[in-house]
Amino acid sequence: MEILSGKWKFHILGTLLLNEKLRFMDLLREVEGIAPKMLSKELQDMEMNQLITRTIVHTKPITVEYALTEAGKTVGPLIDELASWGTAYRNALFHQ
Amino acid sequence: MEILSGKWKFHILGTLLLNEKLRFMDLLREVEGIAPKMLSKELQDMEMNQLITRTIVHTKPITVEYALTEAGKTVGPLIDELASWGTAYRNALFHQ
DNA sequence: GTATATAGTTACCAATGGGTAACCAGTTTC
DNA sequence: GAAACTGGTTACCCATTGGTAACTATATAC
Repeated sequence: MEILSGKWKFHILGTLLLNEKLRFMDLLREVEGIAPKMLSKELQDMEMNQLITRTIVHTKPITVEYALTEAGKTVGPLIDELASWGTAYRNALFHQ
Repeated sequence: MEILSGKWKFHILGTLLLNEKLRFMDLLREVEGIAPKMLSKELQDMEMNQLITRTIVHTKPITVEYALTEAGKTVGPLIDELASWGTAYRNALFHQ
């Protein structure tokens, strides 16, 4: 649970699930509202936990690509199940 | 996700999944390490979110019984899936 | 040489989360 | 009448989380 803790991790992982490879600035734009400091920190966290990879591309200017590892991709189903539990939970409350 | 946030909710829910009905002092003893303040606060949270019920029993001395609602019981499978993701994740890292 | 792009880092601040310890009020037992 | 049970509440404190804003450094285009 600690591995997935924090306000932004699910959002970042979800974005990477949809896009395969993204650069830092891409993520900054796609993950709405995140500050560069937080994005940097969360990416470092997830790289340490081997959910994502960070590869420097020696273009000019230099770019950095972030992508999910195989372990990272397994989070996909988990996000789906959490989401479907959430909607089921709301429906259960609504229909009681 | 906010509904299940906090250090103790999964632990309390897990304990209630195993026991059906528990009193405040029972939970304080079974949820290892929790302080009465935190238990009280988490129970209030979950009662508000209709995951558990709180029923006063007019014994002497008075006791209070906490139990899962139907909505609360649906958290069971979710806990299982989070747990199995966790072990699968650890195995994936170990065997790489 | 000025603006803009790349990918971050740094300093500072506020709110939240969670912990400890003590306390309260009623009731029963010794 | 003192202790121990019931179910909490209160006051205080610290660490972590997350936010804002500014800054760094390199390189390209204009």
